[in-house]
Amino acid sequence: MSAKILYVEDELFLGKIVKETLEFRGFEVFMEYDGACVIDAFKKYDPDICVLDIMLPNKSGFELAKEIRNINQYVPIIFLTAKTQTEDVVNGFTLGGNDYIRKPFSMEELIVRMENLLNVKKPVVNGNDELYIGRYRFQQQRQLLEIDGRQKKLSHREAELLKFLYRNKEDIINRRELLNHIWKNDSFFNSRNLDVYITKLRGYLKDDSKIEIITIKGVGYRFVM
Amino acid sequence: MSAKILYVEDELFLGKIVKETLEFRGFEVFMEYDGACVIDAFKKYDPDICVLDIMLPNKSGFELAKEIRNINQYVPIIFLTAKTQTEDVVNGFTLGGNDYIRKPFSMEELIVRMENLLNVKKPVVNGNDELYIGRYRFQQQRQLLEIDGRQKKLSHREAELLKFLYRNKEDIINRRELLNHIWKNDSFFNSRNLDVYITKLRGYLKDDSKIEIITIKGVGYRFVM
DNA sequence: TTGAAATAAGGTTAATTAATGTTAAGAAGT
DNA sequence: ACTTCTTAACATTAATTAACCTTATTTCAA
Repeated sequence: MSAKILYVEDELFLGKIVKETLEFRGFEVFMEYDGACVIDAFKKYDPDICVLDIMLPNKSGFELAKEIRNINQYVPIIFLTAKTQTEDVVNGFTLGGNDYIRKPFSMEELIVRMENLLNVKKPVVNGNDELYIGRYRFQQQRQLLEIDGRQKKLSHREAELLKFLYRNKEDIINRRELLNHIWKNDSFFNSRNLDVYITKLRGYLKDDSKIEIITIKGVGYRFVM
Repeated sequence: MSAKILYVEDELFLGKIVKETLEFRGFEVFMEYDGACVIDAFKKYDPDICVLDIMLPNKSGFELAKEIRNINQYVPIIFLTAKTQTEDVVNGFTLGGNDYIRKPFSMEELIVRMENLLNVKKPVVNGNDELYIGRYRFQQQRQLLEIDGRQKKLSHREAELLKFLYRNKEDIINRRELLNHIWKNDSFFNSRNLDVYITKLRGYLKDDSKIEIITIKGVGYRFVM
């Protein structure tokens, strides 16, 4: 699942390097250099994150952010700029930006800040053994799923699948990824096997109607709570 | 309602100034200067956000972050440091930090970055999720379209199309763009497919006569509400 | 210049196909 | 014997393709 980035930069030489580095790291990058074209590009590509230089011909990054926010309130926006005044940082956040990086910046820092924003929805869940899934409680070690005092012990595969869904909740989960993760290969038979296990989990989780495993035909699933 | 801040800083003189400034701005600040006491303080005060200096006696800010994350996955953490190495920034985010500010910093920048994190609509997924389309409500993640209490579950394609129309509402939407966005190519068959899906959506949306998908022959559509 | 045919674009409904859901019967492991 | 996993068979649903219908636009003869 590579993230789509809308990157707006008028220094073409710098832009090219940044774009290539990001692509090398597996991002899908759409680059624009003229502020005037950005909104159309935004609508067209529907990016997962925007990286905007502030000083641009025609429209400033701030203006762009404002217009982007009119279209989409939530897409993360990172400003990139040579200016170092505090005032600018304040400005950037006020306009709905989510981060602000000063030039010159390191690619590592840009990437790590981007990933930070892209992951906002997924807090890392490790140390804790217990998962709270809707009204259910799931003890990972014991593979024990509980609701309203009732308990159901899950099999290993069932538990693995549930954990994987939970870790990727709210996201589209690729069928193939799932198969490779749990069955270690994605042959036809395992694929049908997955269907069977999805049915089982739906059965176990049906007592909280907020929980759904949504099918995305031809792609995979989305686990929502 | 003022936010509670856990601020960990060993340079007492700097700390005092920062603390007072934040308090003047209406925050409730709990300051610690020794890494060893931080976890207790965290449990005691249950802060809304943590601001951690990295170089501390006894325990580094990174270690603290790790321990805090074991207790609470969600509380925002900002690192504060004199170090300027990229490596540190990467480190900070990897450990579950949410922002990273280099010393010397301006109070304005600190405050604005704090507010940014405090405002992160916690459900990036929920806030993001509902679209109000005329009298309809559409839950994007669940692909659920509701009006007058009645519900209709949309398929993935139907939902994608509706979202795209909504994002570009009032505008002319190019047929080709639409096809490329949802079907990833604009072959003849997909083109007829789109017609079918437009018909379906018109069917689902017919209970609010204000909503229209207007055909612009030879070009595309315009979605008005 | 007008207005029927011709044409092309899209609308609608139905049929087809492919993917997934469901249930239950066999294997396999303990 | 028991549970878990796999395979199979049949059911359902979504996505695609096809067929036919409607409407807008163009063309060309009157």
